[in-house]
Amino acid sequence: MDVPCADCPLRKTGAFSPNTTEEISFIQSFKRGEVNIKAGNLLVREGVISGELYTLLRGWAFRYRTLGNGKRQILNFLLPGDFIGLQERLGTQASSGVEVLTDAVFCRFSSERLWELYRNHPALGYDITWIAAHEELIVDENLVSVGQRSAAQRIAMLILHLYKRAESVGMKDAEGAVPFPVTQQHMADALGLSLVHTNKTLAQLTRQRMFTIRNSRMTIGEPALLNKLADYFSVPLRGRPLI
Amino acid sequence: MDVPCADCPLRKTGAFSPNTTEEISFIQSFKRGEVNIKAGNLLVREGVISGELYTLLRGWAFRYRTLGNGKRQILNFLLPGDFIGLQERLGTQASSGVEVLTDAVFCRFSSERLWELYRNHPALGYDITWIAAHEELIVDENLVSVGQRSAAQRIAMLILHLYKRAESVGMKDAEGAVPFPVTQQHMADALGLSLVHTNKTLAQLTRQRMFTIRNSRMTIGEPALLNKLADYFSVPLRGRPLI
DNA sequence: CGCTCGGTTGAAGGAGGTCAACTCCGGTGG
DNA sequence: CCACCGGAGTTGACCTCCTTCAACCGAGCG
Repeated sequence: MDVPCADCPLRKTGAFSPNTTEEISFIQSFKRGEVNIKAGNLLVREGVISGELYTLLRGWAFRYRTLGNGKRQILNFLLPGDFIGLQERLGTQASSGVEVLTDAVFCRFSSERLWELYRNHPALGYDITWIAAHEELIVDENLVSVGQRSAAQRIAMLILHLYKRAESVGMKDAEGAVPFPVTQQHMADALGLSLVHTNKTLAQLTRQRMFTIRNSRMTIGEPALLNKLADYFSVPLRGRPLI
Repeated sequence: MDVPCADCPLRKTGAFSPNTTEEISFIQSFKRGEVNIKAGNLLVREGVISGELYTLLRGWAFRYRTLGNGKRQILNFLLPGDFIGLQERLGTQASSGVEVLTDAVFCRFSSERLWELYRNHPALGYDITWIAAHEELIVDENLVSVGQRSAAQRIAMLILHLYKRAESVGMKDAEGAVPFPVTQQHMADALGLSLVHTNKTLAQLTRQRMFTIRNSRMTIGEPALLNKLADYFSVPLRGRPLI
């Protein structure tokens, strides 16, 4: 029923660093089944003690945090291959929630065996550290956007970043379009903007043909212009670890 | 000359989780001397390939990132015990710079022996992952502030957070004051606000006796009010690992 | 003694927020 | 088959929080 790790479709994208067959068989034994979540539902609720670890196998999701006044900040978007559950100390309250944008499948891992992973497979332990560090990098980038960029720049940045990430896991089709299940409300919550202003700025950029969003798919029209607008110099993200 | 890890003053604060004497002696061998930086200078320059790892032993610093237009975002403030160098893959360009607020001392670690750490001391590897995850948590919190809170709330949040962190590493004196070497420009850069507006909002809050900043020291006047204003429910940060 | 750095204050303008109404579209159920 | 509904997107008017520009103060220091 479940996808065997040895046949993991994500590894075939070439976006991830290879592992030995021994490591993969440990990962397989570490895996405790798959979790299916329907679009719009939660994988992790804020403030709940869970201590579960997941890898997003298929679909899109996002990690967020809500304030007392009801405002929500999306911390980052999750694409296939992203690891979830390192944000808090295991066994404490989840500081952020995870909600799913499309129907999604997660691989669930046994947090009790995490210690065994570190003990018997130090290379995988190293990988997990690397994953945590890499995720911080993404949040760093978002913080720079929200703190210092104008609305148009933030949107340009988000579009570019998501396009690149989707492309890297093999989501680009023959026409150069990638799936884009993100509503304007999600963009607003991620960028610290109001929905209305997000809409108006978005409209301006699409009028300039910088990119197109239609039927939950996105294409980039003017990559150079968009990069310049966003003031963004991307580093290629290849060869990151996958658990 | 250098402080021996077995006598590390940070461990005496009780803010960090204990290690076995064997682990501490490995950390000692992992340590490659101390680095002294004068107030206002850089430990790490943005974009430079270094691959060094550090722990801040004494003083204050901050991690930041600069945009093409010269604007700067402070990503987080660094206090004693904070680990530096996980933000990028070892041996690649530093994505963020580290600048020092006060004269500071860092323990430098050998990145070549990091692999040995994971192999021979899995518990320390686990700790490093935990440190990376914890640091992401702090950046998350900053992102929530900058994205969703008003200027007054952001300042309240920053004050509370820094006070709590300084207190946790034993910096509080008999009068309840902690060092506060942060200028208004630094606060502005961390909170995504202009200097002028930071100043005016700060003045309003101090007029309400919420806190006092004088001679680079800070005291909190109304913790309850401040907490309510910031919409911030702090979790106690004790028992985090120290390398 | 003058310079620089950090902090303070006032005035004016703009980027973005809020409120409100309307469209479009895909269900879903009579 | 059509009516109804809710979610997403669009647009206009108004307002405000915050930025920008500019000037000034005080303290430390070469």
